[in-house]
Amino acid sequence: MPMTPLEELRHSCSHVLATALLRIFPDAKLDIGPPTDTGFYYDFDLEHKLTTEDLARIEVEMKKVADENQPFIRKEVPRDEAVEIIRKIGQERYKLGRLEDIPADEKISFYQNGEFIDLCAGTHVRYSSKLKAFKLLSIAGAYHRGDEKNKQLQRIYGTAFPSKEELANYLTQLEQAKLRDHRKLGRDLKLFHIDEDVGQGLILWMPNGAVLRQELQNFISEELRKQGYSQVFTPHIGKLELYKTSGHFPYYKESQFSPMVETESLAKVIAENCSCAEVYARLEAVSANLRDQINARSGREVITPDRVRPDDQLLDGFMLKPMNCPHHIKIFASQPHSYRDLPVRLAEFGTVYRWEQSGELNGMTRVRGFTQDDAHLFCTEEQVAAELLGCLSLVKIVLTTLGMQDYRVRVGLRDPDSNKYTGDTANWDKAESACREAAKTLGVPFTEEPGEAAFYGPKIDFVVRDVIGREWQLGTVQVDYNLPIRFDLSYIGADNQAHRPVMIHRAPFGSMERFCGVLIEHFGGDFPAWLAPEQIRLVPISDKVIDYTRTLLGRLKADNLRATLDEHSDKLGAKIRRAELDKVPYTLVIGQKEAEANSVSVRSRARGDEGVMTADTFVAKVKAEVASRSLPDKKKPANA
RNA sequence: GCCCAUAUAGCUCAGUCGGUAGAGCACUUCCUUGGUAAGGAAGAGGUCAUCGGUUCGAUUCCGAUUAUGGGCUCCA
Repeated sequence: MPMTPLEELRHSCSHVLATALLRIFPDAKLDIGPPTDTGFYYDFDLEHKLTTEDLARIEVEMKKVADENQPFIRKEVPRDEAVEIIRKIGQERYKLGRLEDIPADEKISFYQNGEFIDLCAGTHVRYSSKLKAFKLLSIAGAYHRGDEKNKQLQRIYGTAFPSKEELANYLTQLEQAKLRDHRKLGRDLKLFHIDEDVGQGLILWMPNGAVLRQELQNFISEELRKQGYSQVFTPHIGKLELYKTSGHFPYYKESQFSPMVETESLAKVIAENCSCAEVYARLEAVSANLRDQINARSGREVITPDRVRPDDQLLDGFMLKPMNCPHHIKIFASQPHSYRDLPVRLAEFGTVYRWEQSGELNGMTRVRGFTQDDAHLFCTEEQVAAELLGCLSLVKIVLTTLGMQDYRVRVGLRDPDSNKYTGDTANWDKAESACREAAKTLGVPFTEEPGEAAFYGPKIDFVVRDVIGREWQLGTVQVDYNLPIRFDLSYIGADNQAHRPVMIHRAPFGSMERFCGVLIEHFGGDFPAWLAPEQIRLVPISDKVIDYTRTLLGRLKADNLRATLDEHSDKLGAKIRRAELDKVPYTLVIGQKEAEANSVSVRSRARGDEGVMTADTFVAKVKAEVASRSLPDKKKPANA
């Protein structure tokens, strides 16, 4: 498979990196060095812990290698000779394993540049002097073969471009991206805070952030009403047995907060001198009754006998909910349903808690407690296709309204070779084709990915690409045949028989936290007026007009607009600057002229000075803009 | 969880070769009353992340912990 010219360039850079590295650290044992979407890396095993100073040294050496204008020479060899070469250069540790990966019918090739030779399928640039614009960026740890059971190697990341200008542009772009990082903007704009004493991965929404979130919730809620959803509220915890029934406990226990054990039960196991292992075994155990029920409903042995304990040895407790489905299911199951009632669509901004590994937490985008804009639809099999369309249109409305047009759609299907999936084949075929057909209606490219389905059904994910090219899974729609069985859900059909409903799980935002994090970066903090925590900043030119300004402030608030008054005794320029830095969409400059004419001088953050208009005109304009949820115009380049 | 790095005022960062710290912005007060991105002055603000060790003495050196950042692994 030939590489693109850019990949070739970057791949050659990894070889030059390895060349330079071996000159400085001859002991390094090389693994692999492929190109990536944004650059290249090389993994290697080395006693010495690399520092940023080493990085600079290696980069200087790389420049030398480039200047030496070494040709990249391809050499195809038989397998036994390949082993010999690898032995000769002392790179047996990882390269022999990599050699074994090459299928017997494939050619084995090495590439040599100068004194460096590497097992490599290619391809490469002709001469190292082609590498004119590269930069080493960072040192990282990476497991050999991406498996955390293997040794962790050192990885050097770098990037390369055909020209110095393109490299400089890319580096500038990285700098720009840092400026819109939601963690920085979240602090600057007072949107959210994470406090060590509260706990990592737990978001404290500050007043400004709360406005953003509330507006998004209002927006979704409006759409949900239009689509016939019912709003529900459920608690943040549920009994362990609920999650044993759903199958989430203990199956996903490593990503859940520990259960809360009832005081009395705890006292009992303490009195019995139970070991920790025994306590946990009792938590995970189920009663014979529950086991029989679940196995009978599932039609196979999903809970094995070793998990069963006598009732008096079961340890009861509660769990912070890791998902909302069981609660919604219990609402559905609390009443008998006729086919005439379906679909039942239960929606909740439901907060869930998941024990994410500490190293993977990140600002708002990866957290331990988050609120899903969740809903569960209970419908007949015939209704699945239509309901899927409704869910997808909702996601599409969300993305369109917010101007997030750069996304792809992933249809997750079952892996035909695997038997981990529940439900019968006919249902799966129906659901998968419904997902596929639904995805087609979106009018955007989508990929079908076998093996990406959840074990309970196929799904459609929306993966949004952000300003610096990172991808985020936000909206998701999933079909579920599993939970209705495990909870023995039913409705009465036209034939007066009980039938099993199908569930659809869907969340157009995914989670409020992640979505807001991505949204902050998407807008760079420059929110459209309907989302801006502060929509209007009143800037009096002098104290003489303070009364008029205060009256105006009251009027704006009465009109349900979010406005504040800058009463600092700074000069106008300073106040304008402050409003700009606070990213307020509209700044109203008020002097004598305006006070006398009951008017305002409008400065739009997006469009600059818009001149004087009556207060009435301005209010009507902004209210219309907010009501229509318009996107802001492209901001003119900042001069600050 | 793993590898590496980092932690000094609300923010961005200096600094102390070991003798308890400084700037700019922000904040408070005063002067200034102005026309579209920084007017001036004064003041206040820090157990130098936490705990322990070495030392006459630790913010500085060492260790552990916690948190953060960049990766890896993971994400029902």
